[in-house]
Amino acid sequence: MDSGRLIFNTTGSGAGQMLFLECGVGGPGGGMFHRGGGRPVLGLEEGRGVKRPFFTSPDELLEEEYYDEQLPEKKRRLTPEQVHLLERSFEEENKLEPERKTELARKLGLQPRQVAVWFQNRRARWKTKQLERDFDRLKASFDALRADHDALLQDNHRLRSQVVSLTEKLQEKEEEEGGAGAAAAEFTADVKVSLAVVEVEQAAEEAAAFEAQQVKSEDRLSTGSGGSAVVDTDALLGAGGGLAAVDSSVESYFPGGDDHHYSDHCGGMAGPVDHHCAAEFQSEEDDGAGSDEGCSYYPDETAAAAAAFFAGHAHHHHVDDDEDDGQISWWMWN
DNA sequence: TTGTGTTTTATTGCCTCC
DNA sequence: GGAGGCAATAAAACACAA
Repeated sequence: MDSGRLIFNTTGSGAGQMLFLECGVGGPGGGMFHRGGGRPVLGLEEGRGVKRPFFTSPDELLEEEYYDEQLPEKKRRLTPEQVHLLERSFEEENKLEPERKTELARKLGLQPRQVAVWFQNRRARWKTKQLERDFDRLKASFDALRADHDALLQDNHRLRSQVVSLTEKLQEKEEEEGGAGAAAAEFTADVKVSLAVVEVEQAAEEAAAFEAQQVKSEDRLSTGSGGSAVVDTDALLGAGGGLAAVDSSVESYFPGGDDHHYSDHCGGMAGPVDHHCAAEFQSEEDDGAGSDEGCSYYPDETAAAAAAFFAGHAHHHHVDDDEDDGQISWWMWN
C-alpha cells in the first residue's frame, strides 16, 4: 500500500469505470513530476499523485500526448444507489471478507479497493457517532447523579437542623423541669449516640464501596488488552446508586474491555449486525432515529477519565460529609 | 459569486494477526 | 512477510450563508 497504489476513477457510473494508477511519491506533499509548461503531470496541484489509467503501459506513460489527453480525473462521489447498497451491506456486517468485497464491487461496478475504502470510512463514521452518543449518555447520567447528590445533601442538612433544634428544645424543657428531666437528658444522649453510630456506619460502608470501585477500575486500567482503559459502566453507574436513569440495556463500546467490548457487542467491528444495535441501525444521514445506536465506543483516555471522574465523584460524595462545595470538575465535560 | 464549513473519497503509515 | 485494520490526513465535492 505504498506509492504506486491504485486510484479508482468512478467516472461513468457503473460499468466502464476507469482504473487509475497513482504515481505519487510518498505521502501527502510527496514528490511531484512536472512536464514542460509547468503543468503538474505526475502530481496534482499540491503534490498529490496524478491519476491515470492503471492499465497503461510504460511506453504510454512516456508519451507526452498521453498526458494532454488524460487530465487528472476528479474524485467522484458514489451514486445514491451505490451508497444505498453499501449501506445495506454494512448494516448486515460491517467487516468485509474478500469474497464479499469482490461480489459487492462487481454488483456496484466499483473496484474492490473502493469498496474496502468505503467500509473503512464508514466504520470510522460509525465510531465517531457512537462516541458522541456515549458522551451524551454519560453526561446525562452524570447530571442525574449530581442532582440526586444535591438533593441528598439538602435532605441531610434539613434533618441535621431538625435534630439540633429538637435537641435544644429538649434541653430547654429539661432545664425548666429541673431534676425531672433526667429521662429527657438520657433520651438526648441516645439521639446523639445514634446519630454518631449512623454516621460512622455510613462512612464505613461508603468507604468500602468506594474502595471496591477503585480496585475494579484499577484492574481494568491495568489489564485491559493493549493497555486499554475500560470503564465498567455497570459499576460506574451502579456504585453511585444515583444512576438509575441510565438505561442498562444500552450497551457501550469500550475497546479492550470485556463486558462492553466492541468486538463482543458489535461483532468485533462486525458492528451493529448481530445485537440489538442492528435494530436501530440505519445510515447516519438520518441521524435523528440514531443509526448506529446501541453500541458505544470510548477511547482509552476517555474511559480512564470517566472512571477516574466517577470514582472521584463517588468518593467525594460519600466521604465528604459536608454539604461541601458541590463543585464537581465540570471541565471534564467541557 | 464567493468564502467557508462539512462530508465524502482516498492515501499513508503504523500496528496486529496469522 | 503479507493482508487487513485503524488513525490521521489531504483534497474533491457539496451545502449554504452573505
